[in-house]
Amino acid sequence: MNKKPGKEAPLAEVLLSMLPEGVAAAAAAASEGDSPAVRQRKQEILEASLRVFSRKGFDGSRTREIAQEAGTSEATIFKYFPTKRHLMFAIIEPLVETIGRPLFMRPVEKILESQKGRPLEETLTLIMIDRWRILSKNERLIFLLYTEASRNPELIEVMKGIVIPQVLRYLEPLFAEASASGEIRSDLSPRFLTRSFLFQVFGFLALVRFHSETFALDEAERDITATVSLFVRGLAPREGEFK
Amino acid sequence: MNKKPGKEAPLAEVLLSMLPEGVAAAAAAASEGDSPAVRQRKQEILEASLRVFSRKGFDGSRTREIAQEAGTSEATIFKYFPTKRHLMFAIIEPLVETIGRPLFMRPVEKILESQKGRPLEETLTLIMIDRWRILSKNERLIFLLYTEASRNPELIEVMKGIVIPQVLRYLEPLFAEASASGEIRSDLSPRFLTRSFLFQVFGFLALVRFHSETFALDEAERDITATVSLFVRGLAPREGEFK
DNA sequence: AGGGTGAGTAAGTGATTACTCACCTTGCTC
DNA sequence: GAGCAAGGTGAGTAATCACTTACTCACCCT
Repeated sequence: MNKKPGKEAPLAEVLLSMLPEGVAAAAAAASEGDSPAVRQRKQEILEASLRVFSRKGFDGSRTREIAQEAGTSEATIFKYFPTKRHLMFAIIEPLVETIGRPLFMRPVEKILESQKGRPLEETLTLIMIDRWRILSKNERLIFLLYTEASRNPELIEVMKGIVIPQVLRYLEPLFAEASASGEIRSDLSPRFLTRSFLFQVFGFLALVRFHSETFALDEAERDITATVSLFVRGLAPREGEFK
Repeated sequence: MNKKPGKEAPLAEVLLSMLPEGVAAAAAAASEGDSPAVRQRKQEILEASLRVFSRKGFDGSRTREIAQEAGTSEATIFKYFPTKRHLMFAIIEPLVETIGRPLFMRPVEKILESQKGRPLEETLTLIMIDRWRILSKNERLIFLLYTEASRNPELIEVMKGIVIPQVLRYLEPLFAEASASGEIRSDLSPRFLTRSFLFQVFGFLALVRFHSETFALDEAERDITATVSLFVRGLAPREGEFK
């Protein structure tokens, strides 16, 4: 329908607008009125297609292979998912929804609450470990989203409009506060510090997770601790002593 | 031919082994005995296909579109490149060759030579700016390589076997030396430090370059300087004073 | 027993796609 | 200006793919 969604276009709308015209509404039909048997079959198909999509990408995947992997027939797949595209969005949508809604940031929020007044280093470590766990649990899904988003300007739009602001909203004040209280040097803008921290997190998550053999960790969480420690030490105030 | 290339399999061999059997040899046929006209036509086709491949990925690209983009016919494309696959490897091979050979690391080597005895921070900044420039100049190509590699275990194998060792070979001694000379704290292994620096570089390059609007920089090289500075300050020896 | 229903699929179908082939055009040589 | 070669292509073609159709089967309810 609409090619360029507004900055604040609702997620579902954006996703649906990417589906072939006309059938868009069908995609919204969730699995609410399904029998347990159907629900499970759908689940099997979704899991199979996630495996295949994440191995070969959307365009490189064949519905036949997904059917085989799911232990069913192509016809069954198309009984439940009107098009291959719908199938992919049935996988991706929950993720984007999750990321888009506070739910995804909820753990971070919680950490921030319980960490009020604690040292920055500890808080950042907890956040990074938490993100690491989420990533580990949803590896294939996130990988799929990441690679497909690179082909899909509107998906990027969604990420840009939702994920980043969310992340900034939580992290920037954290740095601003630490900066104001003298816990860290105050000559760098919170925006820069946040970005810098994100670089570190992203680089870590991307390289370790997706090139795990190359960047094999001795032990993930210990290495995260060390990484954050290094980062925070760079932020120590000039003439002060270390905590 | 051989599915699992040995750790040190020559690059070209690996690449060729990924082509359809039999025609492999044809891929090696470079543009050496070509007339200028032909050479230019090939170049146009290669440039067009790089644009299309990097926009839509290999599987999502149509030879028809490449032909249009190159201002020629499909038949002409297939006159010069036996298959679509050959076409992609004609693009990727020079890059991998370049990365694989010292050529890619040459600038780093040069920096290291001319920087002997200079502060670590300065050296790392120069390296990171240099990598940034290379990336900027070859954005589409590297993006293509990165996304296609994620679908292609053997390409990953190549990168893992060649790029990483190269990088480690140059960076690790740098950190080891700085560590030994007391320029930076000595309680962290060079391997960890190198990895940490790479995380920073990779996170920076990936996010800024490929999500440029989101992570818009005020000015790239100034931000790199600040990023490295932050990193190095985290490495300062415990009780010493800052340089 | 038999009719109705929900779940599943074998066997297509039309569209698309990578790739081919027979032929055209242009410009050069003699 | 005939002959030729090099460069280029329109019009296919066989294969493949997403998607459909027309059917079967198992199980329930009465």
